[in-house]
Amino acid sequence: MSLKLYNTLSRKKELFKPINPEKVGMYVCGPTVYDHAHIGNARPIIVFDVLYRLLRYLYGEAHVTYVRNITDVDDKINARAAQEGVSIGEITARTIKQFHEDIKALGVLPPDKEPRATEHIEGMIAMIKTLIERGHAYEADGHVLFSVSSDQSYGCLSNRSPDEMRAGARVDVASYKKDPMDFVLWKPSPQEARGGGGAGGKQTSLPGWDSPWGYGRPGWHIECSVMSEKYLGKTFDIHGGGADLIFPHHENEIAQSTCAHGNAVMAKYFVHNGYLQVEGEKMSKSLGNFITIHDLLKTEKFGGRKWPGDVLRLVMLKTHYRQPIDWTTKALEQAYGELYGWKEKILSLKVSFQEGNRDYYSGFPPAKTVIDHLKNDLNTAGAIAELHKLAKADDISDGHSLFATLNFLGLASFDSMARFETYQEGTTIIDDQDINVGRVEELIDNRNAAREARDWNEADRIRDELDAMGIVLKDGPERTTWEIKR
RNA sequence: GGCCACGUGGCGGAGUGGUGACGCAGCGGACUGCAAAUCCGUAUACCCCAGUUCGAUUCUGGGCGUGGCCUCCA
Repeated sequence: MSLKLYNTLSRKKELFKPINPEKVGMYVCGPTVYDHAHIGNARPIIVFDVLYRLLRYLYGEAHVTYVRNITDVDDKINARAAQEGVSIGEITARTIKQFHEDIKALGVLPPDKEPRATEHIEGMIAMIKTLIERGHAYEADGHVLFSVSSDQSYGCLSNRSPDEMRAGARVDVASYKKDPMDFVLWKPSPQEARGGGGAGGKQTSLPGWDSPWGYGRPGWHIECSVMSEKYLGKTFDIHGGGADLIFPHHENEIAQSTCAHGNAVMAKYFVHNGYLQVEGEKMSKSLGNFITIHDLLKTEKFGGRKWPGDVLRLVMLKTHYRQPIDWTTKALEQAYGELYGWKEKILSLKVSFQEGNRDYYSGFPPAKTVIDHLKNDLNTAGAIAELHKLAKADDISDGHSLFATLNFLGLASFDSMARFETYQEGTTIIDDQDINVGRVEELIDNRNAAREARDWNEADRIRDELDAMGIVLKDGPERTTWEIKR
């Protein structure tokens, strides 16, 4: 059992001990839905999906609850709606749909709960009330602010003291704050915006809800404190997200939750994934290297081609989740070769993905060596090394094991393998490519006729023609197979 | 300026106080009309300095380098 996880709270790898092994809870901060999710957003989605799968394996599927929220009230959303001249609801609905399509291709399991901020406004108001009653928050100039000085342990997660942060502050402080560190729990929306996004009414620039402090909207952090309590309880096991959320988001969540709950610990383990860069540079719109999941899957913007979702996933898993990762074309190409090499190996071992085999393979356990690596703070790179070892095997049960392990890691499914098998002849993915299969096979027939006649010039000419189409041939002992050039 | 993370062979990337993971590329060989694929074999590393130690890439200190965070709204 002994799962070890690096806990940001202690900055150490710790033995994971669930509060209740019958009910393991994990909360992960999901996307703010104002634009396509970018590849940096994909990292926590994939990392925590692996952790979710591992927890389900260790504690049983029925005993793990994974909550990943959707932030659908945020000023970035408001700005986007105003910019496009459409309603806030239109922006969020469109973005959520796109998000789900994108991450489905990444092989992630749906979380057990996917709560939305706008559906929990009442809970937020209630928690803010409690914080005011307990002297942890105050109303000022239409805002409600959390009083950082009222929380003795503020800074425990990000390991900084409020004093240091005050000294280092570089931003002008709003005049209504008692302390520069105080952060917003509730802020006013203009009355003329009434009927806006929050209530789903006419198009306006700002959403709002009635509250004891007037018409307004919640600050960013309060939603996670409220929703995690609602679905997982006051104290739960794992809280995850990107390292960029450590401060201020998670720090503020902890402050809100512990103060609202009479000092109960919010989450026992805080787990954070590292940053992602693109070709050695920080990803930013101004640098022009901003890359979305959708761009990678469906366009040729990155590396001049489309990339299969399982390849994107493997690239993420090849680097340990806490390490920085550099997103490069080269890394994608290499992962492509590795992943499809494994898949070809599985088929070469005569593992068949005909419908009747589905149940048999689904019951095949993942390799223990891989599980062992994952139990060591999600050492996916070590796990992948084990996959390479498995792939050296040469009997069918090893093929089953390799498939089961890839399946466990979300890198192959029965359906994707069945599709792959149908196109066997060595093809990789045809799905997203515009390949005229009939034409390809016709040319191959012509070439083989030329080879039969020992007309090597013509045979080579046809191979060059196919090469120009992006097709690579392999002359086997029985027949000629082909695949899309990688 | 404060805080944090990271620095391994041509590239990616684990790990460890003492037998130099793993993959890709490279090189040699088998196979092949030629290729591709596949198979076998193989060289190359632990940012710098000092300390602890019988011994450090692994621990400690310093330096250098890279990246990140330093409060909603702007």
